[in-house]
Order: sequence, then C-alpha cells, then structure tokens
Amino acid sequence: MLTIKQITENKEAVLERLAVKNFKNPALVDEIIELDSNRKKIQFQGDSLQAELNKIAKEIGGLMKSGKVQEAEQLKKRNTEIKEETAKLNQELAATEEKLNSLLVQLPNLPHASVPVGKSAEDNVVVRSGGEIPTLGEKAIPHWELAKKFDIIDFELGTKLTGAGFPVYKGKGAKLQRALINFFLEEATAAGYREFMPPLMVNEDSGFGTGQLPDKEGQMYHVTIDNFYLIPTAEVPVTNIFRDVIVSSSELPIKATAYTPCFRREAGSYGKDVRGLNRLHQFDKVEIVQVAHPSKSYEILEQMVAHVEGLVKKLGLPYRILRLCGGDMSFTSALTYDFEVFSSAQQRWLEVSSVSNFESFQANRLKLRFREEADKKTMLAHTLNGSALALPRIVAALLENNQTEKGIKLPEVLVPFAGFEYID
RNA sequence: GGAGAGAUGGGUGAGUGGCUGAAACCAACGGUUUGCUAAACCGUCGUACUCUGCAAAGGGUACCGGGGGUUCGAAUCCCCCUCUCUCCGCCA
Repeated sequence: MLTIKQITENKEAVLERLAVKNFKNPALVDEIIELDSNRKKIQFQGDSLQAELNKIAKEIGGLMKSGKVQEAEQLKKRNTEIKEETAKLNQELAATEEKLNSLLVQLPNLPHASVPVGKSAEDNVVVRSGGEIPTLGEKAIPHWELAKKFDIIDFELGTKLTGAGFPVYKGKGAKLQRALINFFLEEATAAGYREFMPPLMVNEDSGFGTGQLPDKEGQMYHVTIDNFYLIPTAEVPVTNIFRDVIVSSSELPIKATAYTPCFRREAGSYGKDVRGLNRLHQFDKVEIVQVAHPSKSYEILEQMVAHVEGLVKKLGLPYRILRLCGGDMSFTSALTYDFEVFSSAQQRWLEVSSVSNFESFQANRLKLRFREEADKKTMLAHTLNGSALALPRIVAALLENNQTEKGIKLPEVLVPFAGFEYID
C-alpha cells in the first residue's frame, strides 16, 4: 500500500497518478488525509496524558518508599482520573487507525510515468517483438488435439481425478514439463538468482504482504480448516521471505527464484479462452524475484525483462513485449511488462510472463526495509518479480508452432533436459 | 492427538511489581594503540509513531511471541491465543 507520507506530501500528484489507473475518488484521498491529521492530534493528546501518568506513578513509588502513604493515596486518585481519559483517547485512536488503514488498503499503487493511459488490454503498447511466426496454413492443429494425438496431456483424466483445469501430463508430456522447469531454473541460477523451494500454502499475513489479501481473496484456494491459502504464484511465499526484514543496502539487490505449482480458482472464466492449456487451475511456473534499492529498481526491471526475453528467444518462440496501460495493470504494480508468445494454430497471442516493479507498495505491507550504509537510515525497499516462465502456454505454443510431419520438434535447448528430440 | 517446558534486543542469556528500553557476554560498527595482523582499551550499537525546530538536535509515547485483564505503576501477576522444544502415540 501507499505510505501516508506519499499521500499527504504529494496529494495532487497522487491523484493525477491514480487517475491513470482509472481510480478516480478524490474524496477517499481527502478522507485519508483528514483521518491522518486526526490521528496525530489524538495520539499527541494521549501521549501527553500518558507521560503525566507515568510521572505520577513514579512519584507514588517514591512516596511509598519514604512512608508518605497519605500523599501517595492523593496522587493515586489523580491518576485514576487521567486513566479514564487516556482509555477514551486510546479507543478513539484505535478506531481512527483502523478506519485509516481500511481506506489506505483500497488505494492501488501509483503507476510509473511511462505507463500508457488506457482502459483495457487494447490500450497496451507493444514495446518490441521478435521471432518468426511460422506459416502452417489451414492444416495447423491446436495443441489440445496434438496433446491427445500424442497422448501427452490428458484433460479428461484430470477432470476425473479433480476437475476441469487440472490436466494430467503423461509420458513425454510429463518429461517436457520437467525439462522446462529445469531449463528455466538453470537459466535463473546462472543469472545469479538463488533457488528456493517454498511452501505451497501460505498464511494470511503472507497473503496480505504481497497484496493478494484482502482484495483478491476469491482468486485463491482457501484451506479453511487451517486458514491457509494455496499459492497463486511463487511470488507470494518468495517475496514474503523478506517480510519484517531490514537488510543492509550492501546486500541489495537480492535475487531469488523458485519453481512452484500455482493454484488459481479463476472464478468466472469461461469460453474459448480456457480451452486446453490456455487457462488452468493448477499450473507450473518458475518465478524470479528481486529486492532492490529504490534508485536501481527500474534498471533492474529492464534486466529482468531481458532475462525473460532471453528465455523465449532460446525456445525459438515468436514473442512480443507489451507495456501494460493503466487500466490493465494489477492493483499492486507500478510498471508491468507482459510477454506474449504466438500460438500459430489458435492464431493468437498467449500471455506467458508478467514482469513488474512494485516499487515500495509491497514493501510497505511487508515492512521490508533496508539500511543505507552511508547514513544508517532505514527506507522501504523496492520489490520486483516476473514469470520466467509459466509453462502451460509455452507448451501450447511449442506444440502448435513446432508440429511437423515427424511429430513435435523440441527446441535445441530443451533436448539435453528432455532426453528426446521429438514428441511422436 | 496426549503430557510437560519455554518464547526477552543481531546472537547467547540475566531479570518475579517501581531506580529496566531492558544487565552481562558475543557479534557488528567507529576510534586509540600497532611495521602488518591479532590482542587490548574507549565509544557507538533496536523499531515505530509523535511533538518542538529551517536544520542540526532534543523531548514524549509504545513495543520483552500476539491479544486482553489486575495495579497508582507490569518483561515480571492473571486469562486466552499462537509458535517452539522434549517425551508418548501416529506416520511419509
């Protein structure tokens, strides 16, 4: 969430930035500022009274020791009065803080200056593209049919075991998953990311820290008996490693990577978008996360984009990189690049990665700070993350784009990991 | 799941009602000493909010796992919760 300081010190700029995210509610911002100023007043009153109370309590202690019981009793009465007043103020303070917090949490992150204005995905800007779209013509088979033909992914079986959106990978299909995961992890660790294997369920605090709670509660599977949430992305556990942490500026940037399955309820999705591997309730993904110094975070964002670009290039997939417009960005992000690969039987672009800078928005929730070596001051760090990469749509594109007479031809880079060249 | 023990600052760990935001030691940082390293010695060494101030700086409040209570006053007493450890049971 935004810090109160950000809001009170730059109200006009904040409103202007929020408008880019199509968040137009100046009254809410005014209310926040008002509540904050109330909070300060109440706290000052309460603190002053408490100071008096503490002082008197000490005096009583002294009097009791020297046997001046009557004088002590007099003072006790005074303190009892003060206590009633502080109790009232404390209640007021708690109520004000709670209200303030509930409003603060409703404000999305401020978009970066480079974020295009726009309402929907149509207003996203293509930054660059690469690779060649293969011309397969009319005979191109969509991946869900190829998956069936080669018996590598079984959607019906998954439905039997669990439900729609939980496919079963079989034979070379399963091995391909493993090859991709290993390939992505090797690339990430070679780029200096430290590998983690986090829990796949998180508690409420973690869900709040990265911004899934309370806004997107419905997106996650909730294990109510223990009040845990199945992770929708490794971002949640990996970023929360740094919750309530103060690191030295010399340790930045911190680079972490993790492979995890991801679980998403995707309530309300339907139609051709969800066909085959296009949208699943459980899928595999390798995530990269960085904790960065605020002065470096945008430079780092570009590095992360370059890393992901390297992956799709090595896989030989036709891709494009989009800068998301204000209306299409997530609640928590300040700047997001989406990667899409072209899947040539479906004749459409599929999103395979989303790389974002959250600036201090998550860090504020996480209480993730760093200490500047030079002046010893603590500041909120910046957090970034990106998919590198999400598997299902990569597999969809690979199957469709690489279909040949002899079967599905694997990209060179995957052959050592998979142990075969063709799915046939 | 049953029984018991515990949770204090970066770490170890003292502290059972006031002089304790918290001893001591270790680590870390700054300095003195030193040919260098080490040792020794001196100093610094939590976080958040807030008030005064242009600032430098100074003051206040809160925090000893979390929440509530007793008391003029709580790390210390009471209640609830969470977590950790040990033993038993179960088990990959």
